[in-house]
Amino acid sequence: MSRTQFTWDDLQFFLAVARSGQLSTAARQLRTSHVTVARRIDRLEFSLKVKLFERNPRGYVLTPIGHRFIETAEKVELEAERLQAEIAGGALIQRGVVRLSAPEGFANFFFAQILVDLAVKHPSISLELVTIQQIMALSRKEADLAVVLDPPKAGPYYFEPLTGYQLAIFATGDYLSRAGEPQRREDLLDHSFIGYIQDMIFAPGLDYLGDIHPRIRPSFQSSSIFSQLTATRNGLGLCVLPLFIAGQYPELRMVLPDVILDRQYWIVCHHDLLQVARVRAVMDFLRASVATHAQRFTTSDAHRAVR
Amino acid sequence: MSRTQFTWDDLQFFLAVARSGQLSTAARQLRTSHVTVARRIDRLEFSLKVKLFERNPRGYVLTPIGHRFIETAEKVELEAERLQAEIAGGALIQRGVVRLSAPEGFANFFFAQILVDLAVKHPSISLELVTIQQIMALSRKEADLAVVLDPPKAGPYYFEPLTGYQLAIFATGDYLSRAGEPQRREDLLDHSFIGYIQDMIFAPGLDYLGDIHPRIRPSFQSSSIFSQLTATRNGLGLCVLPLFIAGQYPELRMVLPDVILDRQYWIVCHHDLLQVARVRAVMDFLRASVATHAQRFTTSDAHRAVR
DNA sequence: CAAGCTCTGTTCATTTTTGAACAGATGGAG
DNA sequence: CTCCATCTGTTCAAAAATGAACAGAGCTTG
Repeated sequence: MSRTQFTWDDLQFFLAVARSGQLSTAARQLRTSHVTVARRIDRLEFSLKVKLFERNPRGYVLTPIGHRFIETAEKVELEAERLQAEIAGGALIQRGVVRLSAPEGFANFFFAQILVDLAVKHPSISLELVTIQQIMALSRKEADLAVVLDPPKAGPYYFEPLTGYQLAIFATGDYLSRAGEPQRREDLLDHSFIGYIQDMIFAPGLDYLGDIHPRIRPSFQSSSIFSQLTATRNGLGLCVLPLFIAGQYPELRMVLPDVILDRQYWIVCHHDLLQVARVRAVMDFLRASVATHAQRFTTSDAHRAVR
Repeated sequence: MSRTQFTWDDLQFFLAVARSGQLSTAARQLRTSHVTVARRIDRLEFSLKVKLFERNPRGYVLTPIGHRFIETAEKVELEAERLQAEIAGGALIQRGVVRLSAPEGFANFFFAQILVDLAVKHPSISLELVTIQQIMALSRKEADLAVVLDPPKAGPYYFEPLTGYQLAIFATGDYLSRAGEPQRREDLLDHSFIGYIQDMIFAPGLDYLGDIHPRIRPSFQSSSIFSQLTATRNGLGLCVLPLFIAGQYPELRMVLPDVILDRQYWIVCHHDLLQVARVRAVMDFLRASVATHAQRFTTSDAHRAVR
């Protein structure tokens, strides 16, 4: 762990000046002197070896680099504000809702469809469903309950396996009749592939193209499994999709049926929440629902699986 | 803009102590004295009025609140590191792809469907589609081109209107025959409503339930329009949906046809990228595609629109 | 058991940061 | 054109932060 080379707090000063364009306005907002604001900007620029503002007698004008800086600095600000909101929010507020976060596929293609059953079984529970896409990792504390691909390594969490699921390569019959049916993995290299944005894969479990063949390069990349599905259904090419999603679209055909990837969903929640009846109710509901629909997640003839 | 009430820089000290469990170890890592570290922790605790650590003679032990603090503090750290990487990384790298970001509805229900046309027309362009959900605001610098609901107020950006679109209230006939057909806005309060997660609405343009009636409270909330759509299609209740999405599902019926919300998509890119041919090509393609499909976005009898 | 090491906490001196006062430049109003 | 208000920049004093030295507690090793 090495300390970053600038004072994080100086970002507050940067943002205030960037927004107002003036030292004195920023100083009033920050309830400090304009001299302090100027010094903080100077220090930030010196630390980072960049010029963030052009100075003129009537104010500070952002440089192009300064412009680029704003959005990331605002992210820091947002997180700092979240920290405070979290403290102000106090302990776990007893709400009438359960917030469940889950990967996009599971949330949108399974859970959203069984939601009516939950509403019938537990009419007093108000559910907030947070869909997790490729490029984001929602903090676990922002959801009461999470379905994840990658359970926590440490921390005060309870976690258990929810269900295994499998993925395979799919395409439309239309695409295959045009482009030819692959017979071996090597054939895949001659095909148009659809996948996640390769340099934005942070979540373990989603970087599966390399498991199939090290040289697959998707020509269409999307952060959303639904975009990938839609592109596949429109005949753009081959795509690795979970069985429980592809199985809902009869026009999709499995390619190379021996290429099966295995993954696992886990339920995670904070230990403290195990005492909360509605959270347990949603957990029980999840367990029961995937058990009821188990055949959607894996093939019955699961030979030769690729991890 | 009010300054947050604690020194952001103290978060670095918090993280160092949280990770090592010891003042002296943290101090060595931070290249400062342990007294300074202790003082910074004390100041943070005082500012926020929380106790983050229990002190004992052999080290600092995180409190439950302290544990919760780590993940958000780590996000601040990550963003600060990104700031530095950004400075170190320098200018725009020339790549063979165009990365387009767009709101979930537009990306998944319109663009993904016309993607084959782009591939045919511009086979050398490799597209990365980043779908923007409710709870995230992807930095503009992370996409070459963006479709947004809210154009930038300032900065070196080029932006132009792409298309207007309308939203209306929808439900399945099945739901309506069970729950009754609303005749006036007041009737909506007696219905089950589906919408975005109210306390996670950061993006302007998505907080439209209040425009329809100030007292609508959704009983199912999701960060994904697709989840909302799926829940609606499964008969869970009423939902405000864009016409170009709902129009693809014949089982969805418009409720209170005079309640029409107008919104506008914009194309945004950095000025510098206007010189890049493949970016311009994707922009041209977008313009042409929405023009070709214009009737999907608005009703032809657009009377009494609510802004 | 004693000695040595490492931990946190306290005190005081030193260094750094901040703010008050002042100065010069610029723009707008009369 | 003059006057006033507001802007940024400079200087010096006051306040805050940091570090060095020391002390007490606890643990490990011989």
